[in-house]
Amino acid sequence: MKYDFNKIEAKWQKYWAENQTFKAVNNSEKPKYYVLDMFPYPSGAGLHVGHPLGYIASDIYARYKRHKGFNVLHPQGYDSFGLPAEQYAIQTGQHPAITTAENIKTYRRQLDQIGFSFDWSREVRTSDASYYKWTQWIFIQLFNSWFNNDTNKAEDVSTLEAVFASEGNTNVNAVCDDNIEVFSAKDWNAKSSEDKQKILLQYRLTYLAETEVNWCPFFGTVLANDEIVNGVSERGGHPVLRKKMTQWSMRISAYAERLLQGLETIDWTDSLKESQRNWIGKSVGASVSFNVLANNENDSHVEPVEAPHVIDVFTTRPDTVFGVSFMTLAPEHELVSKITTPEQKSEVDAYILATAKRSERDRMADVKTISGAFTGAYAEHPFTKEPIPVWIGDYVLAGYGTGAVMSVPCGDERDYAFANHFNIPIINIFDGVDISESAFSDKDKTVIGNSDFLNGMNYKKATKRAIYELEQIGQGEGKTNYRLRDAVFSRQRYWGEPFPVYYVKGMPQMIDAAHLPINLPEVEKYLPTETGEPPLGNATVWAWDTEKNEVVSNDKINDTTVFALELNTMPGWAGSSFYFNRYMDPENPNEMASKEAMDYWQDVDLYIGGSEHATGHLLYSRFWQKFLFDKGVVPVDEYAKKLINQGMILGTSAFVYRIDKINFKSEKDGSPFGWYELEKTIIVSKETRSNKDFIKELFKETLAANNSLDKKSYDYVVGNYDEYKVNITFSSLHVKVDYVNASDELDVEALRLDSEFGKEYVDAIFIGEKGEVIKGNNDVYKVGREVEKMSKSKYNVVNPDNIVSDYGADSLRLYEMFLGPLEQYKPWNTAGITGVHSFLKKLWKLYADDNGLKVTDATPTKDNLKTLHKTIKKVQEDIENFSFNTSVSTFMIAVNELGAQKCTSKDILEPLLILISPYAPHISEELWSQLGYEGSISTVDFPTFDASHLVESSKNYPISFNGKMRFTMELPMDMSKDEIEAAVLANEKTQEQLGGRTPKKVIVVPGKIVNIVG
RNA sequence: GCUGAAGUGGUGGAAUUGGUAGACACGUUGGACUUAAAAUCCAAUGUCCAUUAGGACGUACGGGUUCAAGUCCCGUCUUCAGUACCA
Repeated sequence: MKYDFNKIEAKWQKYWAENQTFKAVNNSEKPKYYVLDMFPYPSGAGLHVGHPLGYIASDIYARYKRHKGFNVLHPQGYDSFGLPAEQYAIQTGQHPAITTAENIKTYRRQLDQIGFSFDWSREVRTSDASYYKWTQWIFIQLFNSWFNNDTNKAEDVSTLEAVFASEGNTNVNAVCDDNIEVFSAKDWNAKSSEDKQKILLQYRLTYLAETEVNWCPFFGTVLANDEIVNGVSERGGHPVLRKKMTQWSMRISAYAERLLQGLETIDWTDSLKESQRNWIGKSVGASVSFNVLANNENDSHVEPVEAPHVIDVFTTRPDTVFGVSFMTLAPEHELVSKITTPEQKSEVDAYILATAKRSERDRMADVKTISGAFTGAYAEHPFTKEPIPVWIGDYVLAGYGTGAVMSVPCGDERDYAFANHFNIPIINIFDGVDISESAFSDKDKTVIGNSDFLNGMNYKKATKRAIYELEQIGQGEGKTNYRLRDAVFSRQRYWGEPFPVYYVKGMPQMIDAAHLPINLPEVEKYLPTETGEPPLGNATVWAWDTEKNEVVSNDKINDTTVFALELNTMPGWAGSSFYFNRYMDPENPNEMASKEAMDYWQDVDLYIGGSEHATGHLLYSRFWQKFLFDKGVVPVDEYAKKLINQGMILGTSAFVYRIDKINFKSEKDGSPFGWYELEKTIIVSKETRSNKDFIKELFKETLAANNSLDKKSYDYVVGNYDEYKVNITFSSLHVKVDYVNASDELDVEALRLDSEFGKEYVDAIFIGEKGEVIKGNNDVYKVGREVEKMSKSKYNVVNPDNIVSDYGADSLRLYEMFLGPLEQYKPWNTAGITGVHSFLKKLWKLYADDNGLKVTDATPTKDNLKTLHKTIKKVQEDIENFSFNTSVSTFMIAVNELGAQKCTSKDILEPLLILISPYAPHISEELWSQLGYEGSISTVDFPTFDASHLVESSKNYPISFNGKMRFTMELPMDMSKDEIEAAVLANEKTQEQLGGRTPKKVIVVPGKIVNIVG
């Protein structure tokens, strides 16, 4: 009986599929357990070995829980809307649905061959109409809701309308747009339908508004904040501009506080929670209003006018309000044009223009340079009534707070630098602090002075008092500010969910949920229209007939009952924000999931996925869950109890080093002699790159021989080598890791023939470590190595298909786990897989040899039992701590020990199989059935640990002298402290170590160690 | 700058509460088997000194606590990740 892993794995994968072994039921006697993976976007490149890491870990856990008697839900699906399929469609004309379906097929094949215990009957695809029906449905629910600050939850818009009709909006405490008009019930009832709709839109949880968005010209679409990294797009690194557009937004800011508080209740990693906290960015302080003084040109004296402009600022330090010596507005602030004096206009305009020209990136890269301009205007200090100059400066961001700050140079580094740069006076309001060198911002040590009613107070007291005084004069109040911005929800793309929205007189209308889904229309091409509309503008059948309640041809729009549909589509995160709920009841045509299903499954017990989604998916999905909870749709307001971030598996790239240029310079005066464009590509090795002598050899043996240099130059260089400085520039070029063996040796001939690299290497000269030219098969060229992210462009991608066919899925699973801790980043090295592969072969040999099964009914020995129970204990602990790498080691030790013990006992080998089954399910199933069992091993009870088998009668004590271990001594466990001490001191080795001296002290820790202090 | 995580052989990594540092593998070297190769098996493998016996050093660096420190405390350096003029 041979371990034919390919045959065994195919057999059991077929068995699991045919018997629906891992199908979860929505009610059961067993306790429930929900293990979720972040579903993949099915890219055209397929899976590489890095992708399944988290899936393997979650699969082990799911299988373990089944052994432990749980009803396990372990689903998988596809986040199948997205940019790459659309980019591909633009290039080839191929419908993204076709590309996506093909990619999913590849993914499914690859996932199946790794032997996951997914319940595929629950598969979801976000691009399926039967799925996005519910994405659209949730959108409608959001549109029909507003956030009531009094109840701290979302409520139906109809309640808001009722309040408006009966008492206006003065008493409504809602999260809504900033500049909302105040109206009475009478006002409201007198308004036209359009006006009412406009006002309601300012309250809805998803709303249409002209907002400044991140526009990416390359993709022709807007991007969310979390899709931008360092001022460029996360995908592809394309530039991003600020642009004003009318877009759908999600009022996630309404949930800022609850998103923050909710973090306390869930078991997610600290770093991830910290990321979300930073992203939410709560700061507590006050808003303060400053009245702008009217400018009297004939007099330097200034005084307020009747209806002055008001500059609102947010500050975390209201206690320093007496230290304000100027104000700074963001250059984009709307008041700038209104308050700038004629004399300052040209300067201010020039500054605004200069700032607008600077890209976001420049602005971020250059934070040190201080720049700004004086508007000529003054504002009045709320307490001292002194005039305060109003400046603009780009260190104040339009997007944060109110886009304006009260500048307190004595207490803020940036204000300090700004004041110094422009010679603005600095007022010191801190007792006993020298601010001649820098600002003082230590809240804890603050004692306020020179500040009227705040004198002598500490930070806490002064803050409270300042807010109280501001409230008294109606020029401020306590306020909490969040960095979290509302999320733009429109994308100018084709391959996304269509909105269930049509427009009447410019106002958005929801299609009744009964008519969902609104299917994505067909278009001729996937690019924006000539008039700059999104791709859906190309659809000819894309209008809503309000009588027939169906999508009809655009040319009917002139009918009074047919209206234009929304042309934007939803962003990538829409579909992924509730999929974990849909898995609970994925085929339900009437509800997102039935109440019974959601009440049964409740929430995800274990969620595994990448940390790159910290401020995107993992925040948006928590937001939607809280909203759905408010609406009574879902039973819990946090959907994932525990979340683990798997680390990335990195690729080990292979490099060759190409000579780009050779420069010669005189050693004497540095004057250049020239440089050579090389006729042939020359590839040197990592070592020769830094070896000066090789250059000489290079010229002698290679360049001259290949006529790369003319004779004169050759003589010149080689003959007078010492007189010339030779500078060589190299390029490090990625080559395919497939052509490199375990010893880093490159298959040069294969590389030459690879058309993917063009003609680059066909005639290239390869030079080895010692400067020798690589000719035959005996010469060795070693590549350079570097650990990088796995990516196609770096030619370092390792495909799991090859690993599975060469070593088997069980080897792949074990090896991915064996590589290191789950959360850690670690490099992939295919060569190492032989270790786990030979472990599986050894495991097999424990059960069977050429003559067949060798398992017997022999009574297990004490050693057998000890090995087994020690393994049960360790593996169980490891799985529960998600320390999968150490359990693989434990299995290896167990198999090595049982092999040495020549164990054939059924009572040992059967439980061992169950232990290994979550990790290596195929081999376990096969041996389990060879042992004569019917059906799958997957639900067999996990072996019970019996501590009595681990009780030792003696201990091999390490004997230390002054903390240094010298030798060991076997002593009975039941010896008393004194007996141990006596026994150790009596030992001749002890006497030898002491050399006649008497020990000062002897430390005996029974069962652990003996330390003799001399 | 701030926040978080980490730093252990040639490599990936082990090491419960402070208690034999380097488990388990990879790689390397030597050996067995073989006509040969593959596969398999055995042995060695932190560094340095020593023929051996044995010894010294050793968990980024410098201190400290302790009978005993990879683990605890103080300081420094480095790397990775996130974030950044957040008022």
